[in-house]
Amino acid sequence: MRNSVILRAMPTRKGPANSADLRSVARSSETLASIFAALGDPTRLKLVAILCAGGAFSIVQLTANTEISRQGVTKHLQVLADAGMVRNVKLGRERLWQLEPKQIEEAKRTLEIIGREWELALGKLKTFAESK
Amino acid sequence: MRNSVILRAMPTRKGPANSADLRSVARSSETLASIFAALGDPTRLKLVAILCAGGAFSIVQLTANTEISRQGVTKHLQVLADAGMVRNVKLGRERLWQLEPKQIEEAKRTLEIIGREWELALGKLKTFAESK
DNA sequence: ATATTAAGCATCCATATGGTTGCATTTCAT
DNA sequence: ATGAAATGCAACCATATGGATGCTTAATAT
Repeated sequence: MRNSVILRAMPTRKGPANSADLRSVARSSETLASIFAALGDPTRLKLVAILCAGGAFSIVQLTANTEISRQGVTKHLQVLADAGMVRNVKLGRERLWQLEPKQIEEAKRTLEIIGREWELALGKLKTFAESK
Repeated sequence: MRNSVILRAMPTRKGPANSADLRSVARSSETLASIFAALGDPTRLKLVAILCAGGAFSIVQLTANTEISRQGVTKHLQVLADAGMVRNVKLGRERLWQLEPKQIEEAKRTLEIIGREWELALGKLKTFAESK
């Protein structure tokens, strides 16, 4: 044996991982990545957390909870909107923002799938280490 | 009543949402955001998916599954490593990469929390809409 | 001993991102 | 009618990001 380490190389394989669920995740990897990217900023994460309370908030209200300018918040909201995670309605002179339930549900489902796959991966790693 | 729409403004409130779990998420928002950001790129998502199979792969092997250069892959792996999601071991002339079980487990747990919170938010939205 | 293979290092490039500021526009309250 | 409030629009700026390329170094195989 060339190496007595737990880590060892696997044969090169084309294509993605061999689980159907994981493949379905990979198929929409662009969309999924955009969702993760949307959450990949502290300010945006905070905005989402606030909106998670279930309400509809105006830009000034949301700005009050951050350290940045109103325009900065607007930009972040736009990013979230582009990822389809949030929607808005103009009401008089203010624009109210809330979570987009459908997309959020979709994202949550995907995260669950990934969670399950990770579980699977961890299981394999464990038996791998134990069988050493 | 000023507006007969489902959407309506909530009173401005300082501080984050009022759930203990969600607060705990917000507390580590920097770390959490870095995890999401790490997953927020199609190539990186693909790398993670491959590593989810549970193996340890060299850079050339990982590169074979992407469209970009070896150096590009190296950079992406570094991003994942910075987020603590992946680790590597130098083995002879190659460097093998695999998922970091601890961090992955942590990330998964956080995603579950967010999932639960979203559920909660959706519930509120529903009763909100129905009570109209 | 030497060619080959795997990876590292440094540089460069274009574009995206996160943020600001200043000014215009729309709506509301008095 | 007019001033204040909430946004919108556009430009600007610094830095981060995703990517390539060229050359060097370290291990391996023959």
